[in-house]
Amino acid sequence: MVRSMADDRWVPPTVLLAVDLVILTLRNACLQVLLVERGIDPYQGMFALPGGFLNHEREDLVTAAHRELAEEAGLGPDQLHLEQLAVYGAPDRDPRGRVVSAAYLAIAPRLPEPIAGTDAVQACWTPVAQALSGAPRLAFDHEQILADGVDRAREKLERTALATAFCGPTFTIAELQDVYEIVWGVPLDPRNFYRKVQSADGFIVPADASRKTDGGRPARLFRPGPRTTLHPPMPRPHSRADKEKA
Amino acid sequence: MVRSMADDRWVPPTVLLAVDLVILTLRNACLQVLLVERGIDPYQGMFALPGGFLNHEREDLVTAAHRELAEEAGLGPDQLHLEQLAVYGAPDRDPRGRVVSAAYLAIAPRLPEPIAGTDAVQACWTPVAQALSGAPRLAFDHEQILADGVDRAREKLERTALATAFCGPTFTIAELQDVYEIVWGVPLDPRNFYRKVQSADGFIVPADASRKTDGGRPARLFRPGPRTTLHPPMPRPHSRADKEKA
DNA sequence: GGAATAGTGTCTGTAAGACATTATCCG
DNA sequence: CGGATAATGTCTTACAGACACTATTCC
Repeated sequence: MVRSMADDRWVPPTVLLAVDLVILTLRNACLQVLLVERGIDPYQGMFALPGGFLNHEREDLVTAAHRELAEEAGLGPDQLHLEQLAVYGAPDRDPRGRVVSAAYLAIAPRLPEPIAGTDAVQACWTPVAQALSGAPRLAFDHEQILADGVDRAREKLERTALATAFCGPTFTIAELQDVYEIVWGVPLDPRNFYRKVQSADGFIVPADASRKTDGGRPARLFRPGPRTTLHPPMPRPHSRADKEKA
Repeated sequence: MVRSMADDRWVPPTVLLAVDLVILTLRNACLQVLLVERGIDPYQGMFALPGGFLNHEREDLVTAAHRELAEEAGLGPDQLHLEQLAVYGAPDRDPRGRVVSAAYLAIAPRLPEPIAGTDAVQACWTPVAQALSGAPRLAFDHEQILADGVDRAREKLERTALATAFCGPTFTIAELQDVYEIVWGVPLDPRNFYRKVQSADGFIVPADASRKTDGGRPARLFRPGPRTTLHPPMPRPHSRADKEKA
């Protein structure tokens, strides 16, 4: 582990460890990510993913992620999916010095409008498509991190029950379908979708006190079931772009 | 990013950054991982994944991974798959202090027997099944890292062309099937496997100077094709264990 | 009844699972 | 020839894609 070199007292370099968050949610039929406006240099005034350094020497990474989630987005650990995304450690990714960032992906259900960061910073939901096309250019390598996070979410929709994390405690099948359609950016057939989710035992379970209105026939309500993985996966139509790459 | 607290001069804690490698290969019809015997404390004499601290302040993470790959396994960057696995940062994972480890997954083709670590440390291939069942108990949280690495490899075989990374520059279809069977630990039907890989355009391409012998009809040789992802994926039989969990 | 949305059914093509047969090498 | 391994073919079943219909609410 430690190199046995000429200099016996060689000590490895230390780095600053940050935790950055890709927090995704659905708003206005649109996949959105939470961005904060940076109040200090570097990149002052630009937008960035919420995040920050470890608070103290003994803070766990996931703990730090949850802390930032609370501080900057007001989101508690319940009713929220959180998973590690990747580490970003390019030597020049932060002008202040060697900062390595552990990125986490969080999926939040639809929330009451105003996300007030308790940290007195500007936090606002931004459509992912906008952020990725450089509309507000993001600080650091956060555009890359965001892209990776969205990719991960798209992939996990196929093989896991992650979609329910975008919904509230109960939801209709149409709402669940919206999740897939919006995150993937493709239309799905309601009948086939229906058949699929119903035949995947344990994916969603009926919330028996079921009802909800919209002008038409009331839809049954469901809650997330015990199943976390989907076999076979939810079929994902391939966009032309994907096919060109393949 | 930086917290605006009472103490204006608060500085974030620093950590030591290590890079650890899960290097997988196929030997003796068995999935094996490269382990090194630790020469110093902590965990002196125990086995661990190859790895080490960053060499200097400006070393990139992937660069460090490649360096360790060369130093401890004698593996160059060619003919080798390398991808990031995850970060491990539990505060007490290293008794020396706060050490955060970026784990990388490497897939090596079958190699001529002796892997001589140039670093004068004992490096030896060990069957993954053994290492995971605690036969040689691994140092730190390396058992977890190894498990995650194997999981990742298993998953990626389904949806990507990763399997070819286990093979040499050219290979037969039977050899490719071996990869799947050994890594997944399940038998596959040769005919169906044949049909599948042949119908996946660009997965493997014939290496026209084709031949190889074994006592039977010579098999055609193939090289990895341009395609990196498999649509639809290679079907993976589910073991009973998987079904119980689902 | 009409508009609107929810839920169900049917047909068809594609691809996976199971299994038999032919082809090409060695001795 | 026989033994061995490679390559190809056929039948059946599961499931996705496409599309038509019935059901329940509000007006």
